[in-house]
Amino acid sequence: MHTLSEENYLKCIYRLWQDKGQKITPTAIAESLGNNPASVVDMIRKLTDKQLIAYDKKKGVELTSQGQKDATLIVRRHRLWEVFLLEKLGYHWDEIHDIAEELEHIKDATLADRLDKFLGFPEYDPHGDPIPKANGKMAKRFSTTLADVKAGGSCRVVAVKDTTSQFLQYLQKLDINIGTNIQLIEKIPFDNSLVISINGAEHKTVSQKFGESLLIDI
Amino acid sequence: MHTLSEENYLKCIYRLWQDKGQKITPTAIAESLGNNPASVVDMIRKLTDKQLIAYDKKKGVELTSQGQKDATLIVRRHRLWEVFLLEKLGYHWDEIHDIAEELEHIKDATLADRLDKFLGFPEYDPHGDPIPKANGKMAKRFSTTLADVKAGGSCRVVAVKDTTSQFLQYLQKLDINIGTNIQLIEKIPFDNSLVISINGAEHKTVSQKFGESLLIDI
DNA sequence: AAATAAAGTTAGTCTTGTCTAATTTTATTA
DNA sequence: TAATAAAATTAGACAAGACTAACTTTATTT
Repeated sequence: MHTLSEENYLKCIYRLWQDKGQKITPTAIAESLGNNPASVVDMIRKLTDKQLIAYDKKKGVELTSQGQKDATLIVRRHRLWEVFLLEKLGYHWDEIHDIAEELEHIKDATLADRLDKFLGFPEYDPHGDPIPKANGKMAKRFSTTLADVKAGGSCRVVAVKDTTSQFLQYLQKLDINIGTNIQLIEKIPFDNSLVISINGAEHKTVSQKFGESLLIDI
Repeated sequence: MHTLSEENYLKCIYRLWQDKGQKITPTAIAESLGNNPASVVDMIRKLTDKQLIAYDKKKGVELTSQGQKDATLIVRRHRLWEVFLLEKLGYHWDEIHDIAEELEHIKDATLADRLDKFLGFPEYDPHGDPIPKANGKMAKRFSTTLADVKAGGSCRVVAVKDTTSQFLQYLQKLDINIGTNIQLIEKIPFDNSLVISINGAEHKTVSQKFGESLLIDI
């Protein structure tokens, strides 16, 4: 299989490809990984030799079908482990990413499928990203946010859009978790602030930015 | 923390120390890891600098108290993951070791403790080895084997002493797992073969060597 | 279109962890 | 105890994956 570095590059390229569908340049990869562009050029050569990517100055970096397959599997493992860490081991949202970043590289042919089954074949990870199925297919990303809810409506938190620890710790403080019910009491027209009630508790006000970062199911 | 290699050396030294309590030489470590003695000498220097071991030509390699602590934690993680893989993901005995070998290096301050709790604080791993507690303490290894059972007696399989895939696959074939009940029907004096009944099924004959490899609880 | 800025690339270096080959030290045996 | 074998060590090399510095190519701006 691939080395740890190779897998990280693959995953990065996959993410850039999903995010924007734009041309993927060595510089973009370097920035995304926090590496030097020169190092990226080395790895591009290596991954090209392994037929996982194709690189053309005009088109930028593209994943081959094998590269897509391999990258999808890494993402699948990452997101499954995130579910495991949150649901089974009781970690908080802001702690799971880094650990899953390590766990995703554990190599075993049946591990992902067994974990998937053990977790009850979850569709989404705690960040609202769909978990690729064993065949590589996956659902669409959650897209409705708290900011889309109409005043008077209520909803259930399913995931977060922003995964910075600042946001996740703020959620912690507000006692908002996956499954938490939120009622939208009022929208302040001035700045689109949201007055909400968390699990029926007292009213609190949060910003528009906050509302747009919380993925919900109505 | 430590690199993957450092951790593997630590674990190896810990194992050699537990196994025999004899002088641990560079050559012994090299053989155990399948490495070149020259490489071992390099790593001995590195671990000595990190104050994890002490090396004296007369006394051989010894773990410092910090080294013992760190090694114990790695062993704890390894054994806990083995329990997880077997009990939760349905792997077989002969598959879990190699995967746990990777999982044991996942670095997170609370992971082992959370996993321990999730698994219900198991005392032993599927190979009968005691799982070190968070404080470093651990129970004694299981020591009664099927060969110690008297004719007419019955027992419950708790672990295996031999972890070669040949043995583990043989168990598989005989449908023997952890918790399986075995009655000892007869001991053949000629070669100490054992006539047994597995979960009350028809009689089967196994060798003395087999009996000595199966750890049981009476 | 020339000047300048940005992106991409090459060459060479460093660290980690391994190796081989050669040498030194320690143990064993005739 | 001298000769020989085994173990330990040193020196030097190599691959992976990162880096810096310098150079080239491509884009942008005036």
